[in-house]
Amino acid sequence: MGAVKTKRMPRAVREQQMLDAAVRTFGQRGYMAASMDEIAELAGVSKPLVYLYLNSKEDLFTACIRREAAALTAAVRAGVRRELPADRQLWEGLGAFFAHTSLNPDGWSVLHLQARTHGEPFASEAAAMRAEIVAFVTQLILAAAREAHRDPDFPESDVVGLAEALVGAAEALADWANATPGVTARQAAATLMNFAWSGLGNLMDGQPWTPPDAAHEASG
Amino acid sequence: MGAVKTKRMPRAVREQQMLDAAVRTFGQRGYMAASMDEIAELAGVSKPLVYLYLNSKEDLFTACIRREAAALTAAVRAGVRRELPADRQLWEGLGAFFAHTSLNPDGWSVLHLQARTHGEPFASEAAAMRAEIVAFVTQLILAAAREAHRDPDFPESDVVGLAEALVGAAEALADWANATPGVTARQAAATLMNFAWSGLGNLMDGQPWTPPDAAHEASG
Amino acid sequence: MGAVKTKRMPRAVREQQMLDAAVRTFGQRGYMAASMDEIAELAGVSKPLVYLYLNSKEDLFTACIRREAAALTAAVRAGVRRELPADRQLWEGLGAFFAHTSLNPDGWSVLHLQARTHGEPFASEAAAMRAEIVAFVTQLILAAAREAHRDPDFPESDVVGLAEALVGAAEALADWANATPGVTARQAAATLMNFAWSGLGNLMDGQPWTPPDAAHEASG
Amino acid sequence: MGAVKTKRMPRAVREQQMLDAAVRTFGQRGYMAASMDEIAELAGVSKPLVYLYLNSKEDLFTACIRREAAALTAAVRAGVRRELPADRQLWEGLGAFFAHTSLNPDGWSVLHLQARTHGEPFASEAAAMRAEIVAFVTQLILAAAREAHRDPDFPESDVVGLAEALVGAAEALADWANATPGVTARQAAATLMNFAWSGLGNLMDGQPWTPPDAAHEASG
DNA sequence: TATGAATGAGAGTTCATTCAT
DNA sequence: AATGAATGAACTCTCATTCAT
Repeated sequence: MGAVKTKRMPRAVREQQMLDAAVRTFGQRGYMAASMDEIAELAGVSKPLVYLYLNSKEDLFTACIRREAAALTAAVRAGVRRELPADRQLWEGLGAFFAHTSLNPDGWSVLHLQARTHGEPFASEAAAMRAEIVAFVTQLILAAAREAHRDPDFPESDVVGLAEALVGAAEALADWANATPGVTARQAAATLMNFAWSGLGNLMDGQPWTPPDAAHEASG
Repeated sequence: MGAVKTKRMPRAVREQQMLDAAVRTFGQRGYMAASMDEIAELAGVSKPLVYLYLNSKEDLFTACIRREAAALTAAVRAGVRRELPADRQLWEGLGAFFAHTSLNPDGWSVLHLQARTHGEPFASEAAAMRAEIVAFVTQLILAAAREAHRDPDFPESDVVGLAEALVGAAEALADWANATPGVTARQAAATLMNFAWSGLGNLMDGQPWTPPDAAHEASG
Repeated sequence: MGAVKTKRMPRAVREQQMLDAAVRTFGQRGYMAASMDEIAELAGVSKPLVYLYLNSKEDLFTACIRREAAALTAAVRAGVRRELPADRQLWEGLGAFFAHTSLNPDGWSVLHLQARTHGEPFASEAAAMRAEIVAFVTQLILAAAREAHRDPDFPESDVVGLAEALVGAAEALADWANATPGVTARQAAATLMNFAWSGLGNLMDGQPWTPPDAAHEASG
Repeated sequence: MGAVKTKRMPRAVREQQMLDAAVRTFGQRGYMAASMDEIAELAGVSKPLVYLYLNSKEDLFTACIRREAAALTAAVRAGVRRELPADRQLWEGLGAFFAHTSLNPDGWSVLHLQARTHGEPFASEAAAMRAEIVAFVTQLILAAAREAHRDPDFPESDVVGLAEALVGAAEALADWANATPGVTARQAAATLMNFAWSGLGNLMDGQPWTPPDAAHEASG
């Protein structure tokens, strides 16, 4: 079951093996249901060695979150060419995002499900990474407005709401693509671009969807 | 701390007290970290009574999920007038959704976080409710197409992707609204309508955002 | 080995059984070497019940210290008639002390050895009891001075030193009597009265302090 | 924190460094709470080297006890001039004893607390040293009797009891002096001489044993 | 002479669950 | 309808100790 027992590895290598095993176990079993015993066995080492190197279950989980968060943001960053127009940047970023989450489902589960579900200090770690992405998307939206020669008349706090919505949609589609056979990363990205850009495009043109006002609603 | 100890209640009432306590505890502590001891104390009864009525921790959690799922879908359904046009239905549904999640944060946490995080059989329970909502949204999108006298030329599976994205965006905005003071349910709904409908509106008009083809991309 | 398994005892009774087992185990094995498993088995219950009632190893040990300290000081107090002259009070107190320590060697080990050896919060608990005894002895010495119509010309802090010495001598003789077959509590008390009251200098002059014989005591 | 890492020391030197670290750690943490890790780090060497030289935790602790016992008895012996009368020998011995224990609190804790608390084979090691001191005191008492031209009419076993009491008093005063700021070794010795030699009875009559003043002592 | 890498064994603690009334 | 008494099983974490170099 576990990894082949290769003896006497240098510490740095062993640590990565342990993190690999931990991400897999946390991602599949969940943080609380994962036992240090199982992680150690999957890593091919004894439990005390895990504690010697990673200190505690909390620290181990935190290390997993950080590693996976760094890997995800790095993948997105590496996939985006900043010299392109905003919509092209978003397209590339989404493609990189869906590609990464589909290749690293356990890491994605750690970041998106486990870290957010089990309170502090984990939630904050995951929230930090998410905030980074939301900020990036926010900048893209503002850039798109500039490119369309529009000084957006809505306040930046509204833009954050839009970015939150877009990121949330991406997260949901990542789960959906992972769970639905036959949906590729590219298709997920295309669906989300259709949904988000055609919508945002209209917004940029100053034609938001208008809510019915309350008075009208009451009489309607 | 816990409920006042009132003795000899009829079973149905006691069960609701227990479910109240359980939803609160599961929502705040998480499924695994919540202890039957704490739930029983918060419900104001002894532990054996919880087992007598709800059978096991799994069954108790499942009962929570079902109750909260039913409550959420009922709230949304009750908030929507089916005779209205699709966009107005969506607006009303989102308003009801955000109102409910902001008034029931523990129930929302149970459904959106806890149930999805702790494997079977809970994930399926939550997925069933979510599928219902996604189906409703899918129907709304198709209805909107018909209202615009468009026979959508994209397959229904694509529509499901759009619905998934919309629902994901709604979930994220619910979390965001709950976590951000000063964001009301109505504002969240307006933000999402802007994002989703202006976008979907464009789609309905046959003007999707077009991905650059790969050959072109390599040369660009 | 362990106590007979008597089932379904009221909590108060079980707690005493647990404390009995704990004092015995801590006294013989030492605080750290004693395992909760062993204590539970000796008490005839399962480990979780020990934790349910006594909370933790620390709390259990603290409870032992308190119980044994209370028992020891109560025994000494009960053995002393306050209306007697100081030397007679000391004689009675020492008799009661040595009798108690010889009948409760495990409790004495807990108080004198284990509690002092394993840091806070245990040391303070034991020190509190010891301070009480030192204070009692200090009062006896001052009373003796008054009885001899002497206003002692040395400061009270010096008296505390003398009391410390006397208590230390008593502690050592308790260990010695417990370890040396054939040395009774009464003999230990007589030795210490000789040492402490008459003083070695007087002993050399052939004037030992004379214990009142038992017959006389009964009538007095 | 730990010792400076100087490499390639001769074995004898390294062993002393280890024993220094071990005495300090055992004295402060206690035998069981002290970890070989901490001792090795404090000694500035790796754990396997400690095992290579000292063999096991038990052997290491035994070596500590022996070294500290030898140091204490040597200090007392070196402080006593055998040609003096018995009371002066006692005075000098106590002075040396209190001086040593106050300068070596960790060693004293190892001998007086730790070694006695953790069973065999440690208790026996400490008991051997203590027996030596008790024997020395016993001889002093008998010598005092001879000097007073008294053939003590009580059996030698009684004398042993007196010696035990005196040693116990000294031990307690050593702890007391270490724990009470402002009490010097000389004061502790004076208090004990008063207590032990003149006797409380004599003290009441205003005839304390008088320590020879320092000037006289230097010339004598 | 000296150490980085590694572990078997066991500790304290917690929890879902049941029995007897 | 309701509970005080009780536990099997599992968990995180630590430590003395050894191997291979």
